[in-house]
Amino acid sequence: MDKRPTLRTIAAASGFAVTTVSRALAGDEKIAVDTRKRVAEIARLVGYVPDRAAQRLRTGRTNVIALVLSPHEEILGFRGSMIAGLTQAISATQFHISMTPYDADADPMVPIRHIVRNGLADGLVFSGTRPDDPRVDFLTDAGFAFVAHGRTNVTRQHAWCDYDNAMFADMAVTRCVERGRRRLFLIPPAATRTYSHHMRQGFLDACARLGPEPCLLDDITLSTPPAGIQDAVARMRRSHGVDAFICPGEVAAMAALAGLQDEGQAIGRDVDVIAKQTSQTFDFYRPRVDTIYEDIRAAGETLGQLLLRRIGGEEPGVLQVLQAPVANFRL
Amino acid sequence: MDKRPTLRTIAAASGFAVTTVSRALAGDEKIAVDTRKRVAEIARLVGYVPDRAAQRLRTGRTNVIALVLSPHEEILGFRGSMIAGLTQAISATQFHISMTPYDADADPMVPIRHIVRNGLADGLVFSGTRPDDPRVDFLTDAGFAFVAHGRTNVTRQHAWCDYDNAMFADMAVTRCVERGRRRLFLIPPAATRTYSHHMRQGFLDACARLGPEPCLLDDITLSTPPAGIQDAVARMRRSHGVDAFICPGEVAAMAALAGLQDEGQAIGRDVDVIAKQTSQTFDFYRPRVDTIYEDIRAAGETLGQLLLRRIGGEEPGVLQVLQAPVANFRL
DNA sequence: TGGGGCTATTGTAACGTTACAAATACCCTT
DNA sequence: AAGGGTATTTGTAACGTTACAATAGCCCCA
Repeated sequence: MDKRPTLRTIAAASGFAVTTVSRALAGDEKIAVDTRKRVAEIARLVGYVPDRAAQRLRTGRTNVIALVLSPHEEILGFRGSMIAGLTQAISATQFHISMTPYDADADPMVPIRHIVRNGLADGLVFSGTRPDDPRVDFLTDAGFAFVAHGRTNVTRQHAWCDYDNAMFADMAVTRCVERGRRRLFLIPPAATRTYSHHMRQGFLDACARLGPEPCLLDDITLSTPPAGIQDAVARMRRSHGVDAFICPGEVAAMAALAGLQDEGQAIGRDVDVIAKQTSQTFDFYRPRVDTIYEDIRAAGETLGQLLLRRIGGEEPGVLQVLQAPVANFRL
Repeated sequence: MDKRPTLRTIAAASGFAVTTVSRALAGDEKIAVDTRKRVAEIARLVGYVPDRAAQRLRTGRTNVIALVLSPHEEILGFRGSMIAGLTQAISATQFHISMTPYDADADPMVPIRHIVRNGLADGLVFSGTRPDDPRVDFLTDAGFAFVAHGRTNVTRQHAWCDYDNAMFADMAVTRCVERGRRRLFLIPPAATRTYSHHMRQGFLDACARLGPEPCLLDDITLSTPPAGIQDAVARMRRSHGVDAFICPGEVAAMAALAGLQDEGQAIGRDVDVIAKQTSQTFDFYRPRVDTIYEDIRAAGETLGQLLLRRIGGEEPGVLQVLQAPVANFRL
């Protein structure tokens, strides 16, 4: 394999100095138009591509965006869709996405510190946001660009994209009430996550407003193994007369449905299940159940766009997007 | 923020030359043990971390592994699990994973050329392997380390990890025959993929050996939209008397089940559905159906391990792993 | 005493790029 | 013809690291 062409190669071929070539390729207005054209032409001809390592060493910019996902992501297809969206957002730029290895039981700060300390990226996206997330202050203090998937209670402004989980709960409750349900059970996400509180609050508020009795079980969350969810749901149906179950994930919803069907309950008649849908799965579940979409891919794309703007210097306060739920109810 | 400490910082603090510090940190045997200890101690103290850009520029090694996934991956949770496994494999190394942006309709060679041309990684993993995959020859000629998820018919040896899709089909057919089914329908993956042929062949061979009539429909594959699968399955049941459906993906299986249930067919009695399972989903599907596992996460981990060994110089011929299917049949 | 053969350390240069300050060429004005 | 401005180009140095060749120091033996 021949050695890769460098700026020097072009300089030698064109008669210009290396500096001129560099600036010409960068599109510097101070370089004559003819020169720019000439240099670009030769660069194309010899197949020049800039060496990222050298650029990075010289400029300190990495052209890398780090994606830090929480290890146990309980939403089906979450990681893949998030990456697909993010990829989409940066497809027209020089940026690359780097996945940061995470350790299952580790402190969420570990990968963040690592990235900042080693200067591994120009910005990062993280998920699994917590109410009092330490990453926000750390990154802000470090002057490191980031966008959180989810909100926090931290006083400092920061960039985020979040799904409106309060509205999700509200829509689910409203639907259940329309269908005549009176005792609603919510499987919330893990309490460590901010969105869990939004969802709980939305659930409780909607119940207070519309009348049905809200049920929650402290030890049952979205991250409970499906078998546990299956049991809990069956129990709640049997002994507490719950007649509708709201599930913030597809696996949880299938577990709930299994629990109810194994008890001989007729879905849609004796009892309702309403699920948050993030993949195609539930479009083909039988019996049909009501779902509400969360578009993870779109979230990834938004996160990418916000991060690019943040890296570009925009203030975090204006980089905040709330994603609306979309109902997918059968007629 | 203070400037990051460099080798110079340590050299100044220790009295040794920069070169000595560099070699001491690299664990060079030629450097006195005391010196190594001393240098390591100071490095720890000042919080030294090597600058990857500089290392990369100097050595030409990127410490990056590129993951090139095919744009439309029809397997549920494929991308996420693959990444999780790969991450696991490299967690103890210096390597990072870089996701390469892909364009939905693009030639599979495009991202590969880009990575090789720009020297963006020390090795790569790709999926969506084809029988006569051009990436194999290109990468081999370029001397670029890689592992394919899937086999090829290319004469050249190359590293791969593949799932035994012929055995998957064989196990599925065997199970159907045990249950007294006589007309079996296979939804194969897209014919462009190598594994589609393995699966077809395994299906046809098993049917020839065991007696049932094999059915295939040329225009129905795993990448057909679920609604199309739903229709085709219903039609095959109705007009061709097919009594068992083999589905290589969970979404396809749910579509098939929907098609049959909407026709009023009793799953497990009138007709069987057998699915390849790559997530938790089907453990909670009701009525219960037989599945056969494919562990995508394990595949990702194997791919990572193989790639590390390939980068380390091992011959491709010995870096080939066939993953066995695991039956998950109800009693 | 002079070197041969070790071990441990060092200086120099280079990887490919860009920031910065400086130089050159050219045209216009006085 | 000299001075002043503008447009364009250039040389030098540096980012932080490591490969390579060279040096220094030491012990031992002839």
